[in-house]
Amino acid sequence: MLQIQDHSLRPLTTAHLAQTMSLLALSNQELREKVLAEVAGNPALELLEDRICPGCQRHLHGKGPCPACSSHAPQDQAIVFLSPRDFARPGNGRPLEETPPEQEPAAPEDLAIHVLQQLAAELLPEDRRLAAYILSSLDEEGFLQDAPAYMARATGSTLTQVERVLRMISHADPAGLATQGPRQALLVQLDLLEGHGALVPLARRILETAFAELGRRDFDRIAVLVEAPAAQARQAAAFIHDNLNPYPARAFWGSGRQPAGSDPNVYHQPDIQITQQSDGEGPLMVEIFAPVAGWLRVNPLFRQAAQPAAEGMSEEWTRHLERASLFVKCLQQRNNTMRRLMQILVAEQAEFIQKGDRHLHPMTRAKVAAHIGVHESTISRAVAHKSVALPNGRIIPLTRFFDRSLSVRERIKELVGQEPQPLTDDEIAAVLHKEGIRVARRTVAKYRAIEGILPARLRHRRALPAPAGL
DNA sequence: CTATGGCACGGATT
DNA sequence: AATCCGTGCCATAG
Repeated sequence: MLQIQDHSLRPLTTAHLAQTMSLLALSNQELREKVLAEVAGNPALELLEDRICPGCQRHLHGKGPCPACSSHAPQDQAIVFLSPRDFARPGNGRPLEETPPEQEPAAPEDLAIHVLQQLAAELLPEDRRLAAYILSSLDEEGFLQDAPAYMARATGSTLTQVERVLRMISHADPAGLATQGPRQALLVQLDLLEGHGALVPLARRILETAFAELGRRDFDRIAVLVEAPAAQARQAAAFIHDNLNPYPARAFWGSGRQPAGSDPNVYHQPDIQITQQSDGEGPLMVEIFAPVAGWLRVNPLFRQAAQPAAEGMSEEWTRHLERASLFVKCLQQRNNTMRRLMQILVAEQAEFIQKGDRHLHPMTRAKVAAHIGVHESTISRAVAHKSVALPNGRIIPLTRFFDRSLSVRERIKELVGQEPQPLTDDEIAAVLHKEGIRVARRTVAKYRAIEGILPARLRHRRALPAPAGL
């Protein structure tokens, strides 16, 4: 157990507390917008391009961790925290002349920008804002979160306008983007393949009438539903599997370096990154990314100017000033909480981070909250909407650290994968029992379902690894 | 008759 | 207070 006694930053006022809470629940993407909006609307806030490395006090330019410090990172400690690194966003905050060595294969950048560039030509000027709004409101998978009618209202557009733009976006490069879900995404991609094969019509019928069965690979039932010979149905399903992508956004974000196929859970830029020297032993290094490049602070000139002024203007100035310093404190508070959270997580779950899902020790937010000495809801918010990159390169949601059943599910996957003869749920439960995992038979079934593993009876021949879905 | 999936309840978690 | 999760019971498919 790791006790942390850093109480240097505690909530000062209820307003502070409230705002810290709301900031804490934000992902970096969201926080970034919030910060930029705040800076734009508050002259007392100042965003500096340069940063000072907390380690060696030298000036840093643009993005990346301090090159000096990251190489000098202490080797004797189990956990090392690097200075918060910024998002590597091309076109963000106007990079200085001398861009630090960019060895990374150009981070798969903003999906929104990528799409907007394609659409630039055909997009009507009055639709530009709408398109940008839609793209920014997509969820992590690239699907719509809000109904078109809602978006129309939010942007003051007409419904037909929204639908027109949606159609354009969904037919742009990562085809199927900005649709309502995997099914709609697949249908859009199918539209684009019209005429590229006799299977297209049948594939469409499968998506329309037998989508659930497709996920289960229940080909016989599919054949019945679309009223086609089983062989053809199977072919069409294979066609869908080979040529279409139910999660178009994933393909885009993963375009950089993904072990390809190793895991379908590809997220966007992580909020936190954990690295390790050379995949082997060595200290785990944790970086908590900052939402914006540069340093945010209360503009000292503004503060100075506001002091002596006692005139009419001063009221508004002091309001700005208070709001600015409150905001900065809230951000600091957020950073602090995130840092402490990660310290505990990395210390407790080092095995999980290095060796994989099976070594995740069950842990609840409540326990962590108790260790740090904050309210449980604080941890809940801190964990929400964040993603973390592991040394493997896998990017997972931070909430996975609190998945009670992950290790068991992983073990089940393993058992099923290894055993020559299909094990029934009861038998699996028995094996797990012997290993000290007390799980009911019914629960094994549930986990199986989650992992997309077919029931024993249907497992006779080697089935394709189903896409981890519902 | 056995293996599964559905429904629903109670307790834990958030 | 709202949700999520593990389980038991029961109907059903094989």
